[in-house]
Amino acid sequence: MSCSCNLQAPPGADLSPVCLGHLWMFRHLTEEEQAHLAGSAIRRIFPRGGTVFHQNDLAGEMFLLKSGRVKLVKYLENGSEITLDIRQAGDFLGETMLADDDPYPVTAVCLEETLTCGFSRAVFESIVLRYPNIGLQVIRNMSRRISQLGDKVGTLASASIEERVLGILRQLAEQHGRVVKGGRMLQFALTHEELGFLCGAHRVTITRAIGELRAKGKVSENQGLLVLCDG
Amino acid sequence: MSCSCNLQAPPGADLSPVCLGHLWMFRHLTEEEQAHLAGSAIRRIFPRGGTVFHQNDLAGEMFLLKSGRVKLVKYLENGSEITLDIRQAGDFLGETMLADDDPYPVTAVCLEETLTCGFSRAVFESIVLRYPNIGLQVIRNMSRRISQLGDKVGTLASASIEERVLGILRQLAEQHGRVVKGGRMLQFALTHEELGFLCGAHRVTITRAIGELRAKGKVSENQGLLVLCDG
DNA sequence: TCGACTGTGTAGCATCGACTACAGCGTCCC
DNA sequence: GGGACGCTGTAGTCGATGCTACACAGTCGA
Repeated sequence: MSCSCNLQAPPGADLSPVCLGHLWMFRHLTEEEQAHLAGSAIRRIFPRGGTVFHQNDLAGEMFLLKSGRVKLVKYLENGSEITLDIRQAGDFLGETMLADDDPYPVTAVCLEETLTCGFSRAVFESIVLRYPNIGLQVIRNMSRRISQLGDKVGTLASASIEERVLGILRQLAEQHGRVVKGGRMLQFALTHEELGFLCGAHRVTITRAIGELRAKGKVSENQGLLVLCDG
Repeated sequence: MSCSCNLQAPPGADLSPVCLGHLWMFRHLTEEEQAHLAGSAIRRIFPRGGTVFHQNDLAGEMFLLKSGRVKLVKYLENGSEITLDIRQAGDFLGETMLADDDPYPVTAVCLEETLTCGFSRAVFESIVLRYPNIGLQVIRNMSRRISQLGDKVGTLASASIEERVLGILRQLAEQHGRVVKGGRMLQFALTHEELGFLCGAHRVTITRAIGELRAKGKVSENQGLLVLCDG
């Protein structure tokens, strides 16, 4: 499909080749449906470290990630923070704005330069009403998200730190891993501190746990990237 | 609306007066939409302690709770278990079966006698395709669910046990509480052991934490039911 | 080349919570 | 009444993890 993004983008912006038509979510739509969708999107580029939206901002827009990687961070009352999820091209962002007039429950921070297509709630709802198939795709995506969050709750709630780190790494590998000889390799580097935010644990504890897991042959490292070993 | 459940129910079953038309989710549908929905549902009654579906069962059906209360339990590899959520009349059950051919990720256990309307995936999808408005309602519900699960992850990941218990109680009170003088009261009793499963903590630890919270005036008790105090 | 900075690895102490054990209390059923 | 059972509350031990501090390696830029 041809994408209307280049019409909407500011002159001179370097356009990513990835566009709506390539996203898994819209693969099954007809050309007409895709065109309608693309025509309603507002395209935006965020730099590495940029923020797509802040926790407690009024939530009026949802985003499709067309390229890049974004982490969802929750700041807690007691001053600590936790990373809920890392999302990549093809995923939603801000989907919870569909619920009601609540503010965004998390902050979305770009880990790389990131390209988004945004939709206001009204636009999105009109799209779903007109093309119910898109609604079904969204429902499927959200179903999967709910499953994953359930897994995460299970992992965080009742395991030793070592199991916790392993569980989180498994989930990351499933979402962001690539199959290599002997296991799945994460496609981006994570510092122990970031892993700490993902696991709700202290950085030093992560270092120890990773050391243990490495000694047991459950993870290894390759060019600075973690590999989750099979078995 | 008139409900087709009484036609489908086995003779002699005692029918609950609560039916599709009363569920928040379908309040905004037209009569025709409601009738179509009701006509496609398979009605079922489960006794207290009964199981609607088991973790790892092939997931082919989703359910609407028409009355009763159900807890979602996840059994972990290390032998422990955690309660992910408690659902009541008007909520979904098994919504993750929409994602793909994965099995149910949790077990659904009835805390009371429970009445459900079930839909196969195919029926549900055809309903959404025909009545996109139902799809939107489902999306809104799932959005809210995702927000709640995010809160839960935040609560479980990085708080002391006392904060954790308080956080879980807040969430329960929001979903299942009733406003009373001085706070919100849970509408059903929870043993410390069950709270332990909800918080991922030891029963004894829960007893201590509740004691602390009571001493600080953050919770109190009324006829065996917990009251979350204001402020 | 040097310093600043960031990330990893190690050590030791303090604390929290898991676990076991047991007592007390109420309810239910015989 | 009495016994069985389930739930709450208390005590004490032990191990896991949080936290602070510091050393070392790698990278980047001046």
